[in-house]
Amino acid sequence: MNSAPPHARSGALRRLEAIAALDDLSITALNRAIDEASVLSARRELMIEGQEIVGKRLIVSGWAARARLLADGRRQLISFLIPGDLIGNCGHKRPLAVSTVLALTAVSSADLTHCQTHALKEAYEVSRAIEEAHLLAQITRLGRLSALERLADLFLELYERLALAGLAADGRFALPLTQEIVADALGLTSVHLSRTLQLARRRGEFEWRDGRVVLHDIAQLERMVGRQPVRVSML
Amino acid sequence: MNSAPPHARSGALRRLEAIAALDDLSITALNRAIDEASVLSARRELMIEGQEIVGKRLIVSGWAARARLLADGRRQLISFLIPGDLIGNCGHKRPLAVSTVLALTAVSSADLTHCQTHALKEAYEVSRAIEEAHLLAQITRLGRLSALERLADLFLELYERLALAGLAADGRFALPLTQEIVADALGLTSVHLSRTLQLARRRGEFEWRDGRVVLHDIAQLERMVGRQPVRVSML
DNA sequence: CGGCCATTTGAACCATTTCAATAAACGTGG
DNA sequence: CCACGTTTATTGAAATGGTTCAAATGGCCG
Repeated sequence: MNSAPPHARSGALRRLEAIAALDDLSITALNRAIDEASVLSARRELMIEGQEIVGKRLIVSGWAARARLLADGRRQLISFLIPGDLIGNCGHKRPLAVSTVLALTAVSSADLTHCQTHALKEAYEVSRAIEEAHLLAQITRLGRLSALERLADLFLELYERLALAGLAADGRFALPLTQEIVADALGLTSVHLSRTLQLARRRGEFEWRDGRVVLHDIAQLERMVGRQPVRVSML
Repeated sequence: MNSAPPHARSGALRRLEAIAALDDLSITALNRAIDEASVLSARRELMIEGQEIVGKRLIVSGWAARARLLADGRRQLISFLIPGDLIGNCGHKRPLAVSTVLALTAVSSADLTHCQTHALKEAYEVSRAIEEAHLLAQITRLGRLSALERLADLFLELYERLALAGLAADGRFALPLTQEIVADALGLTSVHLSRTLQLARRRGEFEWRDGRVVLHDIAQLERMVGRQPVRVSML
């Protein structure tokens, strides 16, 4: 029991349904695209900075990240990509990638070239706005929050996003990444991230162990970092 | 002599012409909008986080910033807005502002509601892509660069952007902001920004005094921070 | 069992912050 | 045009948060 049926409604589809009203035609098109998703293993690149963007893709499962690599080996992860997130979601002609997209786990992604219904175009636009809001959140984290606050704020954001795709509930979610990866996103060293994690655990605020995050009191954490849920539209 | 003619080609117009090929119709429409630009004095808000976005506006002159305010008084400036930049440039229905936009000097801005030619729509899309690239640059600055590198990188970005609008040349541009404002953008204290500025001056790399920035060797600065110019399209 | 990678720990070090005091520049009204 | 209060920039000294480097520990996979 509890084994997923072969065509379980994917988290990616759930997220898109949550951010825009999709008609049957759109859902059919999406399901067809998702059925033909291709898999890329961890550490492979889905897109490379400076290269031309071929088309929109949808993350169907797994974790990826947008990254900027510096000449001297430092790297900054811009944002995490989870099921339901889009890659190459641009609006102009012959776009160039401004960041590299890196698979952090095995990632399956679907080509959205043939998913261009009216409803889906609206979903893409909303997704873009949400993504922008997350970039602003990342800037604020890096610029003005302490290590503990950064981590709490990131976990709250991931929780909110994963919940949209049905991949988080009850203050818990799977986070199949290394500390070093999260450190690269938060502008910290992995050493300090490790210590910060222990601090959070000792304080009883949240923990991350064995690939699972538990947030003990979401409302209180939100207060602590002054966080409010992301909203990009009146609707 | 040297007094600007009443209808000098504005920096804002110059930037839009630089990022997309504009036909006469578009330019006429823009000029009409710019002629009717309205002025807001420093410290006033052009847009408030969480409120509905009314329509696109174009910064015609002056400096503004997108900002996030934290509950405890900390604030993070997300990005600077200069002539030719857009506000409220969204693609979906009933959008909400995800950041406050604050006038840093007196700012004049034009309503673009009636500027919807094909060429202008393309310009808006390209502008959006450029803005996103700048957000990524800001994330990298805050996450992985030292104070001196952050400052150099920001000045290089501003130089590049101002040059597009014809407002910078020869490694020099006007920067009519306080140190505290720039510190809030760079995630530093104004005290440390002041010290960093002195370091840069002593090293002969760049200086900012009396509202004017001078970059002494752009190519060398770019090497120092590992910076490459922003490109978002093959065209 | 052995090797590899991720995590933890400790100690020294450094970049940046904090707080407080001073100096300079600015605008405003008399 | 000067005197005023206010904002902005600078300086110093001490405290802090985060980094660095190196070594130890623990899991996991072959």
